Amino acid sequence: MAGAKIATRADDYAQWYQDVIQHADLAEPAGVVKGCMVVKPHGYAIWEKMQADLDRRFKETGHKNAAFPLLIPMSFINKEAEHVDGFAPELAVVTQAGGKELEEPYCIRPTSETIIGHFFGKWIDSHRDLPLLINQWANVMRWELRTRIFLRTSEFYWQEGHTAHTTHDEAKEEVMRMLNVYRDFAQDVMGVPVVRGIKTANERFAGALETFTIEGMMQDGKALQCGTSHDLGQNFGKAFDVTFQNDAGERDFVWQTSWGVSTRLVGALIMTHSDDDGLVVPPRLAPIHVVIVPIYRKDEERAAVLEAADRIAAELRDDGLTVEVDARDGMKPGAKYYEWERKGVPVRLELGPRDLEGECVMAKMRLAELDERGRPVKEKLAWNGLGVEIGKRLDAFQKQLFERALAAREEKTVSVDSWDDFVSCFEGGKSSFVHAHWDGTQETELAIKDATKATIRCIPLTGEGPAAEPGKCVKTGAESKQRVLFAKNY
RNA sequence: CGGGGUGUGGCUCAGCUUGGUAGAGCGCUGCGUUCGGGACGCAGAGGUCGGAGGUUCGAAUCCUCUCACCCCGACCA
Repeated sequence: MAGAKIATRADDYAQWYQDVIQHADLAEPAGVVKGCMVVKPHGYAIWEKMQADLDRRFKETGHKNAAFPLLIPMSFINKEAEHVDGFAPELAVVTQAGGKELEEPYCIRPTSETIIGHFFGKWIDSHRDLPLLINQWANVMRWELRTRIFLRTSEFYWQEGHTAHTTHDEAKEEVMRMLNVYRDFAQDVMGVPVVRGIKTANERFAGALETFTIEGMMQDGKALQCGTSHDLGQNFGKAFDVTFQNDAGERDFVWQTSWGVSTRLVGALIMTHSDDDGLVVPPRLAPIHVVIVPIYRKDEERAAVLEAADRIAAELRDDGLTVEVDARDGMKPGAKYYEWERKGVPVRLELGPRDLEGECVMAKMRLAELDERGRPVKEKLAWNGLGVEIGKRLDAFQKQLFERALAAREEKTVSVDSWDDFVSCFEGGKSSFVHAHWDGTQETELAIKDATKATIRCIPLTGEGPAAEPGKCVKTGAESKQRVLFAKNY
């Protein structure tokens, strides 16, 4: 079809964001807030649906929500050596409060491992207190050198799960459990196919033993880290003296995990599915499933059409759909079509005098094919059983989006064995998913990045890439046990 | 911090080279006609030209300084 409407440059994405986000313009008078974001109502509605779905999954896996302080004493950050190295450069720090200099500065949380570790230390005493499974919905701040709208704003909203366990094995199970929750959410709800894998030491969370990731591919072939799940080992337990007495009466440090996804997911959603006509939002996340556009000329038509539109809307709502009737006067139907399409509403229903006679509506899907005259294909649906019919189409649409994104990713995924082939995959601003052998050293990893701007997005888990087989490093020719996933990333 | 670019009405920008009454499109307000894929007419509101200093009879335009934003790189959910 006219699936030609796929944007390929990152710059194009900015236009898709206009209904959901803007960079805060706080330049006057101080100009201190750089790259902060304002999430507009339509964008926030998508985020709320994401939150609701994820939160349900967290509860189903035994987690409870809690809230911790926004301000973290600097001394907390300093307690875990790698953590402070990783985060110190990007902290926003509060040095004054109540008109006085503070004895000890606070930073605005960049993530909450430290302060939650502090409280875990107070809450945990016995193995009977474990596992402790906590999640926090919060905003955090990281003063990045460079911000990118939606993908790397200095302030962002997220959830961060923090858990403590009696054994490393149990913690590792939790790490995988939550990674899989993220994978299922990304694929089943967002329609975004992801690769699960392990981060290299270079890309690991500051203070973690191991970082697991789900990596998505955007339409330009670049990778986006969509979620992470960390095995923290006993690092934070030791830093914050979080100990418990085991059933043998001995004291031991807890084994911790943390995992998070952020409003970046809204960016991932948009950059995966949207086209030049605007947003494309999968039904399971669409704030509005159906918009009804009434069509009329005369006043008596208007009254009859609006009455029918409201009645149909009410019936569809009874079927569990979110419905908007666009009764705005002084705007032609065509203008309304474009507006709702830009907002990514999956289904549009046109309702006019002709439909009243036939007791039907004209339905159009967001990604409708075009007919031979270049007009979108519309479908006549009867009022009777309309909710069920629309439900079927929404289910199909949800599936279609995932399959379309998966096909796009497959098309841009290759296995490469020579350095020349590898380089050509990333020439001229191009990117794709490249499975190649790597000798396992950080020197080679960095040399490849210098040469191509491509980085190791992850070492894919079994089944997430080509079958594991030994080979020679694409850069150095040294021995390699398995291929790893290279791509440019956001 | 390095390299490039841009600051003019709510938005997108023209005007600057070669100084001379502040402009356009979109949007907004009012009235009327329209309404099955982005309507039109008429009337109207809205601007410290990023800021400071300088040159000049006269600066959006030339000069100096400064601030902010955007893009590319280093850093990263």
